Amino acid sequence: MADSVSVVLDQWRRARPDLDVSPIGTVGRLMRLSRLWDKAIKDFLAENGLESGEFDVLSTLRRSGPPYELTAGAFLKASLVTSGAITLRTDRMIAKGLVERVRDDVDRRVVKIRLTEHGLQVIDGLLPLHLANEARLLQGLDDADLEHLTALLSSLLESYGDVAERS
Amino acid sequence: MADSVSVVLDQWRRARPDLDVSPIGTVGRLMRLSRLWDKAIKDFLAENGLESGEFDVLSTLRRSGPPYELTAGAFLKASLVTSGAITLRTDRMIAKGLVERVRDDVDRRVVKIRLTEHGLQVIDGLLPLHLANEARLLQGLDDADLEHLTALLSSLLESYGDVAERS
DNA sequence: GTCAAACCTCTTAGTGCTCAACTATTGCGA
DNA sequence: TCGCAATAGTTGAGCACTAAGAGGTTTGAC
Repeated sequence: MADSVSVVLDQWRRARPDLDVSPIGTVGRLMRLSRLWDKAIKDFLAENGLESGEFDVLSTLRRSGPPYELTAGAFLKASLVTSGAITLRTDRMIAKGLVERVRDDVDRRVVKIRLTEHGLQVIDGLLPLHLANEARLLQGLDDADLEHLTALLSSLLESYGDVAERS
Repeated sequence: MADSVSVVLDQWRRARPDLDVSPIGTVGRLMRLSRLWDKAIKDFLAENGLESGEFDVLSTLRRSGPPYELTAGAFLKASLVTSGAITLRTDRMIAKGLVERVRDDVDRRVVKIRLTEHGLQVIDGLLPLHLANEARLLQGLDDADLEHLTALLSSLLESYGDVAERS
């Protein structure tokens, strides 16, 4: 048995034997897995009435601890999306009663996004289910392999410059 | 030094010490890396006047070998997008002169998408640069680690049911 | 104290995608 | 042979996002 990317590699080796296509074996597999997982996570969240960008916002606020509020700018660094997307997400989430906008009194350019009581309940209720869902995605590997995989991914992230903020 | 996901994990362990958030360490890292790489690949392709979905179509056709034509349905399985997206991509690529639509004579419901001479030149010219770009993304790991990573990703894909077509 | 530069968020226009309904064609079963 | 479900692809409405830039606010140099 072989995964679907192995077929792609075989085809390339036949069509362009002059090229070293091995990077596709790694990058292609990682990105394909990511897309499959992304879909699985989106489906799971949709069943629970949430869109994945919204879940990201709730998670980020929840794990920041009380008072569960962060500036819009903080979401930009965390989420790899543009500021316009954050504005739109926030609008939608306010309509759902999950968060609220609070203008900062000290620096009045800044807008803080704060978890509402309802938002807190939603994320706390959903989180265990979400984690179980992610654990299911990883079923194929045993603990030692998972640990190794995580370490390799971490190395790649660091080499890419995706390092922790000095705080 | 630590990657940005390690901060997320620390925050969760403080905010919800009752939960095992370790799946986020793996799934989160893989998906974050995928998003970063996706952006890098999109930027590279955009510099060369191509959108990433278009590049996928060109690649799939090129590696299928002469006569460089596939049905629209074949792209669905390969690309994880809906049929509507294939229709739209094809429209755009015809406008750019990269591919052409050919109605199948045997089964007239079927539409084949065929690489034009121009499309063939574009993909053959771009492919070595694209591979170099992907190789750059993998710089952080040595050959042994890369091989190991690829094997782990392959296992996950198989466990997820993303296996090669019986052909 | 003033003004320009930098900063933070929101707005607008445009893009590529999904979902569901639709058209056209094929093939199976009575 | 006819009827109808299944199949292949297209269409149209709607959505989340990006890119570029505007509006309002703060900061720092003089």
